[in-house]
Amino acid sequence: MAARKTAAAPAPYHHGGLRAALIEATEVLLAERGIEGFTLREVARRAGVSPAAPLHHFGSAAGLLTEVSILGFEELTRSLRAGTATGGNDPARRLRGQGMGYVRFALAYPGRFQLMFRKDRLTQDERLKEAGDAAFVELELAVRDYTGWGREKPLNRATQATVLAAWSTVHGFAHLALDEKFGDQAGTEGTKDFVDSMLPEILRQLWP
Amino acid sequence: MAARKTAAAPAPYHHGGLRAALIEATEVLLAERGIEGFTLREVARRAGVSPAAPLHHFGSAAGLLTEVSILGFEELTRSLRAGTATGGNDPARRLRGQGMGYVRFALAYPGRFQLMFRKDRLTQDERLKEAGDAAFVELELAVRDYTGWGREKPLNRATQATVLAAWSTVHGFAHLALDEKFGDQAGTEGTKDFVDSMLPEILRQLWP
DNA sequence: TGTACATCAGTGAACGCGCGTTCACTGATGTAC
DNA sequence: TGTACATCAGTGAACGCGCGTTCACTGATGTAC
Repeated sequence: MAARKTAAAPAPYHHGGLRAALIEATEVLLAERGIEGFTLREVARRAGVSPAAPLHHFGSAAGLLTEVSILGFEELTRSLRAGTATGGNDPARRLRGQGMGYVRFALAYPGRFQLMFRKDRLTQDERLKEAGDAAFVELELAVRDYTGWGREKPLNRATQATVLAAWSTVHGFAHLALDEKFGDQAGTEGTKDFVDSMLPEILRQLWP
Repeated sequence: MAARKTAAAPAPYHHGGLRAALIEATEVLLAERGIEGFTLREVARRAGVSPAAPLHHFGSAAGLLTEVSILGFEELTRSLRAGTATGGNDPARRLRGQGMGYVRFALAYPGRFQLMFRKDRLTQDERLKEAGDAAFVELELAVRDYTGWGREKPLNRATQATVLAAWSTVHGFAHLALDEKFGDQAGTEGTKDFVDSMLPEILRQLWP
């Protein structure tokens, strides 16, 4: 195993892919400890660089978190699309599938998900807003198809309400699951299994 | 006005109602700055005592926050009841009224509301759990009446799903409103007015 | 009615902590000619 | 093909910060007899 390299390669002055490595380290740290456990210095430690190095690439701790958040919204959008696709051609099944995609994303990346809604840790940033809007568009389209309002016309009040209802429900469900508020309900089942079995039931009731 | 007391009364060594004053100061601070702005020292400052004084009554910062959280859940329960009552004898209107009560509480006391779901800032505490459960019972009862399942029998799966759906929706809606995610939707209306007009519509759609 | 004494409630200084960011710097790389 | 030079990427020490909590203490109150 450890043969060829006798001494640890004297870490080169230039990292090569530090920017990407810092983002990766942040995602891992968020996964391990959540947003409250994140510090810039810890990320630098994990990437093997000095505490000031990240500032070169991101300007500030909030800048790094914003970048991670943008990638999170992009991933969320993919997760929504994947969920929608499981519904085939049935608009109701597509909408419910998208809801599943939302919650699945939140449970798969809890730290990132929480970060994405923590304005106080992020910078105002046009790209962040765009990434968030892109995810929202997925939701709006799925609801437009579901209510039959069509894809072009400005939303009427009822369809707008359906959009917000759908978002609120999966958003709230995800939060409650992450806060382990379903512990009592789930009993021996465990939150994860409970979510898998209960969420489809909820979505079927609300959007049959 | 300022006549009778010539010099500031030399603050008595014993405060008298320090415990209550600390809770009050915490609630004000949470209202002003949210949970991220809370520090034990600032609360002590506002109550006019030394930074160590609060520990006498609450053991730790988390202990004080837990106490505030318990009171928050009690207030939430009252708000749910008040909302339910607006529905008269109609179970559907009662359920929707309770949903309004939930969101109204969250928007009226955003800092406290957020604290109540921030496990990392609270201690494990039986009274806290009980206060939370009491609020949940309100919800369950309203849903039992709505679905006609009755007040006694153990929940069936469908009714349980309705309970969680109702909770998720108002919880998610409250979070999104507090995170100002409705800014775009609301337009010139302002989040507050938008909530007032949109939430009833949402609740009517979901629980007619 | 007075008094000893335990207990309660608060002080104030200090500890140790790790944080984000700044600053002057140096090492490495890429580019123009 | 070589070289001057600008630019980029990272170092490492230091700054200033405010925090929660600890500790030995003192002042005030309540209680037993």
